[in-house]
This record gives sequence, structure tokens and C-alpha cells, in this order.
Amino acid sequence: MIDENVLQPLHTEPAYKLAARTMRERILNGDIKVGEVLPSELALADLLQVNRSTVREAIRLLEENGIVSRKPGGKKLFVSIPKSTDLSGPITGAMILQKVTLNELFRTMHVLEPAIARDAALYASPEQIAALEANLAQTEAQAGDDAMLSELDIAFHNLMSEACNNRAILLSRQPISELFYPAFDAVMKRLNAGERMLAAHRHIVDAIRARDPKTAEDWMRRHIEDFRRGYELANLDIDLPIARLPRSGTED
Amino acid sequence: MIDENVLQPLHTEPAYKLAARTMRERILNGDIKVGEVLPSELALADLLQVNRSTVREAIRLLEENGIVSRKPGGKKLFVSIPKSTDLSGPITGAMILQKVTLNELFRTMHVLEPAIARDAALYASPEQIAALEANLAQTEAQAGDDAMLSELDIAFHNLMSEACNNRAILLSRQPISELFYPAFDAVMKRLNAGERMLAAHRHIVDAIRARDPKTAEDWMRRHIEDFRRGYELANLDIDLPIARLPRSGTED
DNA sequence: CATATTATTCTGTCCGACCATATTCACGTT
DNA sequence: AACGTGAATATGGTCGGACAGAATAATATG
Repeated sequence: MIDENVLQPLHTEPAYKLAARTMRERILNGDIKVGEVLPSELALADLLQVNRSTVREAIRLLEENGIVSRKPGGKKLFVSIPKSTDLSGPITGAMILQKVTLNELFRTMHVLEPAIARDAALYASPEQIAALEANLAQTEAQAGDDAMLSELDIAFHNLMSEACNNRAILLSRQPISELFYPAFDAVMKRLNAGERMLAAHRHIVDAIRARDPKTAEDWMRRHIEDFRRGYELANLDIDLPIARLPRSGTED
Repeated sequence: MIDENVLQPLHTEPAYKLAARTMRERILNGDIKVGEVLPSELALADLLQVNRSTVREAIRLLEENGIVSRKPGGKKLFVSIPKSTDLSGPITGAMILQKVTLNELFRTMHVLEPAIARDAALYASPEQIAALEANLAQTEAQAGDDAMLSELDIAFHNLMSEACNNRAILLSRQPISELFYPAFDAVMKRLNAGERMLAAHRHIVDAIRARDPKTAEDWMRRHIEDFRRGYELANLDIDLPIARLPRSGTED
């Protein structure tokens, strides 16, 4: 009798996974470039020598990653760069299932945001600075409307993260930012933080325009810590797990 | 003729997406708890009033997110917490497609790692510290073997990120860390950085054991900056886009 | 050459079937 | 009663085919 251990596992990967892996490989390697159209399901089935059902399941996997997609109301399948919503969804899901606390999110933001502000002061383009100023102007105009202020605050920080011109930090921050939304709302609703917020934002943008990273960073840190104080003042428990956020669609 | 605009869009979401969304909702809401078994495909098809094929495609979507999975060699579908590999894969893919530069990754790590070291000094458990020490001991033993040193360096930083007890930062860091691997290898192979690396690691662990966040943070920053200097010394271009990493499986 | 019309392709969904294996369960042994 | 064991069953993976409706390509029409 031969040794049973030599021929044991041979973990046969399901065909649909293999197909997906193959296609993903091709795409990431650059064999198929972004923007190109993929063959039809039937053609792919023929190429990969599997049934159309199998191809469809493979496509679902890639589709979920956002590396292939269809134009709205279109049939053709394009290779595409994943939208940030494609990526943050799964992560926020994971964080919810892990019952990550707001405190953990906060500690992360407490690190990221000041760094982002600093880099924004260093690398922001004139257009990006203009966008920040526009946000500031809107915030001034909307003083009083809690919901709108919260919205604008979120937008401000998103603009900042874009202005730092670092896609790695952008992608890292996105899911955390999204999970922060409810907390922002809550604080904004209970405290009249509009004034303080506006002041901080203004100082930050001023520093960025002046290309003064240190000041931008410091003000942002202050701003973030301010949020935490507000959260505690509002009598909310920062050590509670974050919850499911039923929020209207904020696109990429 | 009635106005055509009143009844126009009604963007019918494909059934498989709707099914997936429904199930995901149920899971994230906690209606179905982690660890529970889902009904069979046929049963689900019956419940959702769609064909099995449709259910299967829906499952693929959830499966890709890692919120449902099967035990190896098992048929039953469990609700599960996504493994970090499930999450970082898509992100690294997106970064590759976006041609993110190593410099962007570096700037991000330059922020994250010192913060992680600080928090590790504050929050690391005795077991986590022990794990770090073990890593240190191995590193001492393996001095000379480039590949192994690189491996141990990566492991060290992963341990650190766990030791900071912040799952948000952990998830954020993971994909970036993975994309760093080739760079680590490259530096380690060309420079004899083993000594410097070990020294830095030792200082960091010492600081963590002493619950000295400031020192831990500072040494980590120095360590990270050292890497960058090494990268440049090795005559590698940090502004090049990162590439596809053909690396053996490092599990969750 | 632009536009309206027709023909064709393709996706979304469904049905039914088969194989191999995981799972369940009843049975007999200790 | 606890425990392997083997038969019976349920289930997942894959395949083939079918069909409606929408998108795309081809063609004709002004």
C-alpha cells in the first residue's frame, strides 16, 4: 500500500473561482487594459471551456470587486478601476460584523486627518484649494441647518483627503470616514458646533493656501479632538460598537 | 398622450443583486448571526422566489466579500467575519490599476506605523508583547538570510499593528502593507540592513514593554525613514507605480 | 450623411439534469 | 449508552438548453 499522504489534498478549486482568478490576473497584469470591453459571456465560456453559468458566476466575483462593470443601462462589460464605494462597502461590513468601536475609528482618524491636512498643505492643487474654499463658503451660508452642516463637514474632510494627493491614504480613509457619518450627525444635532467647526475649517484652509503644513496639521488635530470632546459632551458612548448606517447614496 | 417623464426610469435592479443585497442586509443587521448556517441554495431560491442560478450568483457576491463562506471541503454556508485577505485583495487590485506609487504607500505608512507603535505601547497585551519578543529572537537567529529577514520584518510590523488593538487601523493598513512586500524584499536584498533593522525593532519593543509610547513612536518613525533612505540608496525609484506581487500565500 | 427601421446579439432569468461528495441517519458493536 | 460504520439522502458544482426583452449592429430610408 502506498503512502496516502503523497496524493491527498489536491484542493480542486471550483471552476468559477479559477475562471475569476484567471481573468483578474489578466486584468491586473495589464493584458487587458482598463476601459477595454470583455468578450460576451458565451464567448468567454467558449474561451475558458466552461459553461456560461460558470462564467457568469466568475463575472459576479469580479463585478463585486469593481474591476469589471457595465455602463448604466448597458450590456457590454468593461474593465474598470474600482470605485471607492465598491471597496469601502465590504470593509465597513467587516467592521460592523467585528463590532469595531467608534473609539477605534476615532483613534485612526486622529492619526490620519492631521497627516492629511499636512500633506494637503504641501501638495494640494489650486483647484483642490478652490474646492475647499467653496465648501467653506457654503458652510458659512448654511449656518443653522444641522443636517446640511453635517453634510458639509463630511464633504470638507473628503475634499481634504483628495487634496493630499495620496490615493493610498484616500482608500484607507474612505471606509472609516463612512462609518463616522452617524457620529457626525449625532454631534452636530445635539451641540451647536457649527461655529467652532467653521472656524477650524477656515484656519485649516488658510494654512493650506499659505502652504503651511504645520499649522494645517495642528488645526486639524485640534478640530478632531474637538469632535471627540463634543461626542462626550453629547453624552454618547464612544466605546460602543458602530452600527449599520442607513444613509442615502453618496457616490464616488 | 400622458407625460412620458412620470413613469420613466424604474431602474430594475437585477434579481441576483437584489437577493445579495437582501441577504447582506439581514446579516449586517444581525438577523442572521455570525457562525450560523444559511439555508441550502434550493431553500434560499424557494424563500426568495427566484431560481437557484440566481441565488448562486447572489451568493458569489457575498462570498467575495467574505461575509459568507464554507469551511474547507465543506458544503454548508456559514455567515462569517471577512478575513483580512478577503478585504485587502480588492484594494490592492484597485491600487495597482490606479498605478499608485510606492511613494504614496510610503507616505501613508510613515503616518500609520509610528502611530501604531505608540498605541502598541499603550494597549499591547502581555501575549502580544511576547509575540514581538519572539519575533525579535528569531530575527537575531536568522541574521544573514535576506529572504528570512524580510519575512520577519514584515511579520514584525504585522504583529505591531495587531498589538495596537485597533481593528480599524489594522484593516486600513493591511492592503498597504501587502503592497510593500516587494519593496521590503528589494531593500533587504541589496543592502545589508539586518543590523539596523534589528536594532530599531529592539528599541521599539523595549519601549513598548516599558509602556513608553513616545519612544516607541519615535523609533518607529526613524525605522520607517530609514527604510526610505535605504530604498533610495539601493537606487530604486520610489515614484514608480507599484506592481503585481507574485507572493506565496500569507494567510489571515 | 443623418436618421429611422430591422435584424442580431447578448444578458438576465428560468428549468431540468448529472456527478461527486458532504451530511445525515439508522444500525450494529463494544 | 457511547461509538464507529456504512447506506441513504441532500447539496453544491457544472452543464445544456430555452426564452423574453433590451442593447447593439446592420440596413434601409429620407
